[in-house]
Amino acid sequence: MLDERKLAVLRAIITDYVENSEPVGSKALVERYHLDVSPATIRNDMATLEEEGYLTQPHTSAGRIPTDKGYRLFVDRLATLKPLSPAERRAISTFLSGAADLDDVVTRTVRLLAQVTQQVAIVQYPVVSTAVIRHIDVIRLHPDRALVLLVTSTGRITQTSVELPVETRDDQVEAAAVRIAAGVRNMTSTQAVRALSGMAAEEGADLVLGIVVHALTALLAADPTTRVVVGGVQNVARFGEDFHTAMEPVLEALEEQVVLLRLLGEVRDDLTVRIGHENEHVGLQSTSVVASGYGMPDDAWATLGVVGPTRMNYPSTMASVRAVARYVGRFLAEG
Amino acid sequence: MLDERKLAVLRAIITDYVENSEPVGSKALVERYHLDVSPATIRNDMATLEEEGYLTQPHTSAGRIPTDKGYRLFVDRLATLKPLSPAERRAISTFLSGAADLDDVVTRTVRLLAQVTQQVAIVQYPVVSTAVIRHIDVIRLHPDRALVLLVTSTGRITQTSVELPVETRDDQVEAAAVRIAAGVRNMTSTQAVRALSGMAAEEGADLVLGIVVHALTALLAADPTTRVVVGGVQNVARFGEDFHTAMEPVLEALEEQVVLLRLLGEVRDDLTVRIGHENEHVGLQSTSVVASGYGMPDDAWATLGVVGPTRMNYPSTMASVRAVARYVGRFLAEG
DNA sequence: ACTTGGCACTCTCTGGAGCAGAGTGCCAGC
DNA sequence: GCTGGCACTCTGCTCCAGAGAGTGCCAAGT
Repeated sequence: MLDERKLAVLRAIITDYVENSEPVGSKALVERYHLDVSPATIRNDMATLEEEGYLTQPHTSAGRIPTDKGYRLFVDRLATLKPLSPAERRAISTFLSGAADLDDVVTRTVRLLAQVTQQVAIVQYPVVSTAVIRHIDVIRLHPDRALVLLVTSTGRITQTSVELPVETRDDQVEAAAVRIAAGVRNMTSTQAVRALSGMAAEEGADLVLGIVVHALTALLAADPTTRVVVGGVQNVARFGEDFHTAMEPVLEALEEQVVLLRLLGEVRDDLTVRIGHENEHVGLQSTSVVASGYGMPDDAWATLGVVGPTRMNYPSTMASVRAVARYVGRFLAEG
Repeated sequence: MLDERKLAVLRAIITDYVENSEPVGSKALVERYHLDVSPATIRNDMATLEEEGYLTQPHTSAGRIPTDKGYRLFVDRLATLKPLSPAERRAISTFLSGAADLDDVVTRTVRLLAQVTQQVAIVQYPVVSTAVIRHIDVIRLHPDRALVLLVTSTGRITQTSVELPVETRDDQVEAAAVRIAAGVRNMTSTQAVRALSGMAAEEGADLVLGIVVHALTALLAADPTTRVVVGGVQNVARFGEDFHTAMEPVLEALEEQVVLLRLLGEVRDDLTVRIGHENEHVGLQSTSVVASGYGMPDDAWATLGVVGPTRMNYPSTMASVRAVARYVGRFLAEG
């Protein structure tokens, strides 16, 4: 069905269309990509490719443009990642060096990614599954409110506020905090949840202890719904002229943490590309998502990626995303 | 120079232009706003208004559109805030009720504001100047790294990580934390900075103490550069057809915390409007900013506002921003 | 069985002409 | 100081024609 040459034609069309954003015709194709056959031959190939659903024409007697399926084939079988230039490599490593804490790493990464790909970058905070509990605190803010604080070995802080009976004495709070802290220190979150449930049932457990245990359990159980940070939103303005209509839903989607988490949540592989309608979220069906996991498996594993127009330069975007993911992973492993 | 009728004409032109986004001519104006004079008279008035710089024409023999100066006059002298509908009031109060902590309040507020104004909302975290220090913690994460944590009475948590000599013993860290905590508890940030500087110079101050004191001082001194949260970015897509060119710089500006802080930093009054070129940031000179302080003076004071097209409905936007600011302020005062 | 050149056909795009409509500026008169 | 009238200007729409790019198909060549 699809011989070598037809694939070459598809590759050439995609390359050309990505570069010029204009439908590609048979004659121009032969000229620009010295395929050693006549335009008529190419036309036949194009007709086949269109029949198979890899190409489409905006209107009769216009050139062809790739369909989502065409891009898919391209990404799966035709694209060779474009290696990064030394300048880009340098930019990546200097951009990251000097990052102080996890927040800083994530912030820098999202900027970096947006800059090198000229698209919208999204970076998920690492989910640290082997992180252990380093610290627990209960801080009384008002007579009837306290802050429950949880710090893990990776420096991630989560908190929640609880209501206390006004008559609670400070030493009760203190005692509860000390007791719980001793009970769960250096445990992983799953271990800790078990320990906490035991603690609440124990002898001598008072109301305050119960309240705090409850709050902590909630904090721990809460999906490691790690936040997602977005950057380079200004780049949607550059996605293309024809993109203006589809812009609003995209911006909307980018603001929804839930959408972004789901988007990144499905990424498991080294490098995942989701093209146009392959995206579940309707607002993003005119975009493509290139994402990759980063960090260390089972340690600080998370996902990052970019959102761009379907008509994007896949080889270069994919290479950039992968490179950034690797650099950041290495950086996290060292720090 | 500007008699009653000329002002009425300006008001009518702005009203009409805001509604229809089209240059408005003398005839249409007389018809739609039953000004009891002839179009010719209006034309004379328009000519005067244009001479004075309140109006301009996109091209000869087209209708007039307001200039930034025209909007300014309108906002200062002609606009009467449009009272909110009961539905809107209800929306505001239900939207906020049920907010758990400060984070939640801010997140909800930004969504709310974006929704009621259909523009881009920005909300600054309250700067709590009378907040006192409630808690300090030093948590060792690795042999050579520790997390320094600062919690204020308002529940704001700031943190930084410090490097420790590997040979530091845990009890040294503990001792430093306890000593510092005792020394600064219930102090405002300015008091604390003074106390800390004394502490470092004291007898018996060791290296670890010095490191922690240094980190804390930095945390405290750091401008209460409270974060700014942005929402409703998708609304820029609706700012108008002609806006597309100016969109990228706007999106860019909205991503820069520094820009936003400066933008909101200049707001001191109850309600501030900054129109077009009145904005310092060039990227925002095709937009108007309506902002207001909220919270309690000298307690949890901060700023919120919206960014919209110059051609916005000022009376309604201003009313909405003020209403939201007041509701949130009241909500904070209660909680 | 592919490939190719040729040919008729389709569709968009561009530019110019013509015309209607909206709006202006100015002036003389009330 | 307001008004009606008038000439003028500019945009926007429509129509038309021609150029250009591209296609599909067919018959002939290798």
